[in-house]
Amino acid sequence: MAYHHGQLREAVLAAAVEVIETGGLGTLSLRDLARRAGVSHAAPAHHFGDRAGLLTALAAEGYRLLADALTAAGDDFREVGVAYVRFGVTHRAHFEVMFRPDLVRADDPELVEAQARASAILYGGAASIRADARTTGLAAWSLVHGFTTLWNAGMLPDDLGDVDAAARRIAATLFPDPHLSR
Amino acid sequence: MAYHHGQLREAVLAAAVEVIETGGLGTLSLRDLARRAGVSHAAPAHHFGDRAGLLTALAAEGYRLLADALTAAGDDFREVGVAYVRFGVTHRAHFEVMFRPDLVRADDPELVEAQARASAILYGGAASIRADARTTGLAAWSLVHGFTTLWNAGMLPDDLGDVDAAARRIAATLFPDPHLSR
DNA sequence: TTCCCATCTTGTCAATGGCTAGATGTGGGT
DNA sequence: ACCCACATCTAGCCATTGACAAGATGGGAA
Repeated sequence: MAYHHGQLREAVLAAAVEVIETGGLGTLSLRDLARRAGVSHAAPAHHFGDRAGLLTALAAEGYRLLADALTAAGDDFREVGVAYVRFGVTHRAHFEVMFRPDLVRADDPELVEAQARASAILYGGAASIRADARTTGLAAWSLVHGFTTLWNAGMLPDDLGDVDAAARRIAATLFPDPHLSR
Repeated sequence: MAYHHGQLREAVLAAAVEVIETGGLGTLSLRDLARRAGVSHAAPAHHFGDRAGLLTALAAEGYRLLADALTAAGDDFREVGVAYVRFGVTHRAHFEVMFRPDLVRADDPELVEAQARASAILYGGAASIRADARTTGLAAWSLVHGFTTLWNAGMLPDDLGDVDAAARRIAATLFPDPHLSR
């Protein structure tokens, strides 16, 4: 093992995702991540400062991935919502950290930029719908965010089947008319 | 200070609510709660077992309070939703723990009973609406739950004003017609 | 009274986050 | 080619925490 890991930052972030994904945020330990990466227990601190710094980096990465996912979803507002849900359930670790301001450094420049990009896409889609775009946009965001949260928490009935299909049904409740949502 | 505190369980739960409400779940420490109650560091363990036990008791209390709040909201389904949001923002500590299965003992009998009572009220209200009661109910739950979560996380614009009014506007987006929702 | 048991205390241990000082490699400037 | 500044990583330390074990205390029931 070389003295310099070389990719320690990426390795630690990847390990953090895996740990959170399997054991939850409570089982996340900086020292454990260091062990997984094969470095000393204080090595991660150089890249992230402290625990909040690590989670901040994770959240920023999450917002970037979310922005990409929403962009790729196209122009149909309902499909953007479905993409939001799909992102949340396939990136549980990122998603869990992204909306926990108590765990991250909210003023981190990298975080605020990634956050701004994702927000712009999210709000931009809502601007083209109905009369009161704002209330409608907030309702849509609340709907997909709540569904994702409840799904991830395992609070929903377990016979809903595929996430995409279930999310699409939920979204259709708020936007019954497909062609209104472009 | 008497050898027996007498109300230690209640005192610890109340202190936990205060700590979580001000500093978040991350600042919660069993030893700190013991200090606040004026007992030794191991005293709470007798009542709750471990950290998960304490949070389980908190969650169960939360479900009981939620069930009461929803019942008191009356028959108008939209007002039940508003009551859900109001509960979530005025009982942040309870609300935060209630939907975190990774932090609580999901099989605790006290918890499952309280949970069942709240669920019955929640789903019962949805049964009287529209054709596909289930999808509609899930959408409504997702909507109010997501709004509450985002509100508590401080992710929403800060010029929304009163929580009740904002929640009512959001709920009206999903249920535009008042008299359909009874 | 006497005994059982719920309640609480004291002591201990491993694990963790964060800090400081120092070691090690790497790349740029001259 | 040399040297030095800096980024990276190590080693050691400390306070705090959660969990456990053993014992002290006191109330209530037989």
